[in-house]
Amino acid sequence: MNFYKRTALVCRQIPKGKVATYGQIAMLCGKPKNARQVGYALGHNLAGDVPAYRVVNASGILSGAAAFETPDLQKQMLEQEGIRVNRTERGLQIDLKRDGWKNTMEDALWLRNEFEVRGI
DNA sequence: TCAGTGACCAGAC
DNA sequence: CGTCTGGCCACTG
Repeated sequence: MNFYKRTALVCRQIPKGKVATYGQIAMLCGKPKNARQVGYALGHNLAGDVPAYRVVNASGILSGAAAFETPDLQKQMLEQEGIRVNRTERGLQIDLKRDGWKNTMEDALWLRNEFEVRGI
């Protein structure tokens, strides 16, 4: 499906050492209200081969950590890239101020062009 | 057709 | 900071 292909393309643009939120990805896909579908796509591997570990919810919490092979896998992958992961009562959390991906208008325009070129 | 579900979110307080 | 609420929408049985 179109939306999921876009999800994959956007996820692959998340820079190493940064994390993006579900809403942010949905936004870049042109469907700002589909944050849940992004989570659905990643959870069911509908988005294909993408760095899903770089995606967290709007609070910076690794809400999908349980879906990885081992409970700590997502945390380890992120720390390996220099991202700080804190343990809180709510779960593993990231400081989005520090490690969040700040997309620029350039990023958005580039993506829009990629969608057009690939017809997705 | 329809209700239930989910790796969600913004707003109100 | 924190909790609660209503909204969101593709997918599924």
